[in-house]
Amino acid sequence: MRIGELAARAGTTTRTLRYYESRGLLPARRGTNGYRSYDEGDLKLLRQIRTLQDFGFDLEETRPFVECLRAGHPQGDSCPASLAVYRRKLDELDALIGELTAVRATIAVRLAAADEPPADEPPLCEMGGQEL
Amino acid sequence: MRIGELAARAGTTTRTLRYYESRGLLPARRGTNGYRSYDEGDLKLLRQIRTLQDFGFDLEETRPFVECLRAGHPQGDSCPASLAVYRRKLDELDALIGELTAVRATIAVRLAAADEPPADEPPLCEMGGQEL
DNA sequence: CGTTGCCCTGACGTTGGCGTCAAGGATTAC
DNA sequence: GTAATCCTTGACGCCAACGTCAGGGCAACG
Repeated sequence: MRIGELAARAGTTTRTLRYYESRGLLPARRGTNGYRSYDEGDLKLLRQIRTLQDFGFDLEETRPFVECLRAGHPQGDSCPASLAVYRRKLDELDALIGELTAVRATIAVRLAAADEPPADEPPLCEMGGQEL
Repeated sequence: MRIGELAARAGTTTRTLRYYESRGLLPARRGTNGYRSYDEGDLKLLRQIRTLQDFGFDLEETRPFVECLRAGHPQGDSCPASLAVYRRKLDELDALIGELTAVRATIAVRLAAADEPPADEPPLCEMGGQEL
């Protein structure tokens, strides 16, 4: 399989594959004419990368998963290094979601305060404008 | 007040102020020597910008708030254009938080599945291995 | 009068993950 | 045979919000 077909089968572009190769993530064999040659295993590796990328992983963070697959494991997350990335990502996500939720709440409050300023006298009970 | 003092009082850098000026967001008067000159009002504008930036707003998104203040309103979010940005941001945040939460859940599931694989016999309830 | 410390403009560097040419060689379809 | 497609490498472009020089001016202190 050549680069165009692999790209199409993974729903990506040839540019992306060459980029991954340049990063040492997805090296390719070469045919006699210099064309890159890939097999089904490469497709699996590529799909692993793409899935993680869709999750918001950096390219470098996908490396342990790819190496795990290349080492013969059935799943990219069968290796300790991959699981470590998972855990780190969970922490990052929790932190990020927490920050975003706090910002959301702040904005909601300010919006409510500006949307209904005709409060000459403050109401007795103020509920937070939760809308999530 | 010159650029260095304004930057210090707002907890930012002179480079940042020149950048904002280049974007037309925070223009400055000039002294006879060509030095930029700012007043307390500029500090207020700058603080508005910085606050929104900390919330994750794009620079362009802070413009309505700045113009609102410059128009004489006590708060940057006293104008309709600012409130529209608030609402748009709420929607964006809800969408983003939703996606991140979904990813978080997926990763948590995979991590749990890999952490405890000693399940010789499948549990009664199988959840699909969703691949977002 | 020198030196330190502010200020000026202009311009290139950073980060990630590619997109988009450009100029050419190989393959394939008809 | 030749035109349309594919492939190759190389290199610049993009996006945001600045960081970081480079080279020079103005000001005040001792």
